[in-house]
Amino acid sequence: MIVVENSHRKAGRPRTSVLDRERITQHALELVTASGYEGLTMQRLAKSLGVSPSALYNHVDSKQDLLQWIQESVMTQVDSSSFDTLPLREALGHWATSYRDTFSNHIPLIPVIAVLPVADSPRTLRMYERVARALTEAGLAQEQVVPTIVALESFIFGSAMDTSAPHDIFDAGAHHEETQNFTEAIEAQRRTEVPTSDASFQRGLRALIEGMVP
Amino acid sequence: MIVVENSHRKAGRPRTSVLDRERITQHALELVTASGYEGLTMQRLAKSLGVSPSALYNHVDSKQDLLQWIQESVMTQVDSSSFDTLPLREALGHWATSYRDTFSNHIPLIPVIAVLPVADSPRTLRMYERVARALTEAGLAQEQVVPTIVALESFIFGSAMDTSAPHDIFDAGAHHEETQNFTEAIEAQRRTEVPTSDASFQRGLRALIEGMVP
DNA sequence: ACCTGAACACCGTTCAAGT
DNA sequence: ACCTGAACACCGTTCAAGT
Repeated sequence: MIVVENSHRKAGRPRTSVLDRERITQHALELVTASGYEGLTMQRLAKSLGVSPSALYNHVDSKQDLLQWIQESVMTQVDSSSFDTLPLREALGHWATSYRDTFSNHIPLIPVIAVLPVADSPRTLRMYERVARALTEAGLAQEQVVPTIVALESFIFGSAMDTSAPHDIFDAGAHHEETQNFTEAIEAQRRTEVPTSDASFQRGLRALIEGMVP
Repeated sequence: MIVVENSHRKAGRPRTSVLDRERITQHALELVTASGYEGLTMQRLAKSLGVSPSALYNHVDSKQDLLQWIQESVMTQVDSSSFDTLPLREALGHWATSYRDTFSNHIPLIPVIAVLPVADSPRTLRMYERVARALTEAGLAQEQVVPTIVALESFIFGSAMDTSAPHDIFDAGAHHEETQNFTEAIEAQRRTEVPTSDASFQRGLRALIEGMVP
């Protein structure tokens, strides 16, 4: 009897639902890690939680809502600590790289962030505040702070998406004659042996930082 | 009788299917214009073409395939003509702006482009060639041509996605105290009365071009 | 308050059968 | 060669009914 009781109510805990935001988000992230975002469906998530699909809707408004929870959780992986330890330009470089690397593994979240009001994501808001403070303290004109952050973020998101490109995406196939300059540029870049997405990110990031921050 | 014949075979034309890539793409684009990408389904496309959904699969491998056709068609809207008439930096600015404005209206195509081998999209390839030639002729080191283009493109795609953000996306809600720098930066930017997405695009684009091209 | 089971209104895609 | 109609294997979401 006692055993059966325990399996239904966690001993010593207040009697609450077995589902909450934390547990749902955690299982969702496990599903994503195991099988990508195409493997994240409400039905599979319910099965992973040992519950019927409709039960989820007592806690989540919609799948879009769930994706916002996941976004908020993933955002904690972005490292903003360099603003406390490094000069501004280096700190921005570290932060941007961490930001890109994080969302390279969560590309389907990018459209979610792009549309999500920051007020709904306190951790994201705190990150923006940290960057805004660093830029302001460095003497950047106040009205340029937000455009600077947004420009960096647009570049970061675009670069994160670019990392999923197949490595041979630029093979010109049968069109070599009409695309001589481009084809030779591809080969010259390939000879450097650094992945195109990394070389592009480094190059763009340096230009953005040097051109936008004091 | 003749009338019935005409309604089944276009007079004077070779006897072919009523469906071809051009007509399918055109109807798909009309659907997108009328009701967005969430309105583009194989069933609705079939209805628009007066055909059963399964008939489409005699001409298209998959919906992904269809999106590639649309991408190729939309890409023709990007204006590369400035490379023939303007100095390099101004030309890049015009081209990038046209590129962003075009895909602001076709955001769901961006993941398609990011993964599509350029060999499958001759028009896109021609565009890359035009930009590569301009950069090469301006004296940019050959191995830097592709990273320069990719960095610009990442920024363009990210900026295109940013244009779909709600105008009040940065309202901090109840967190004003903890996010003082950011909140004040938002207000300072707002006072300029230029949309955040446009200010950010202009600022980032200028930095990228000045930092990457001779 | 929270869960189940059935149902709804869709998706993209396949395939036998027809012409 | 190309189309139809039925079917399949899913989706996200709703809702009455139960506890």
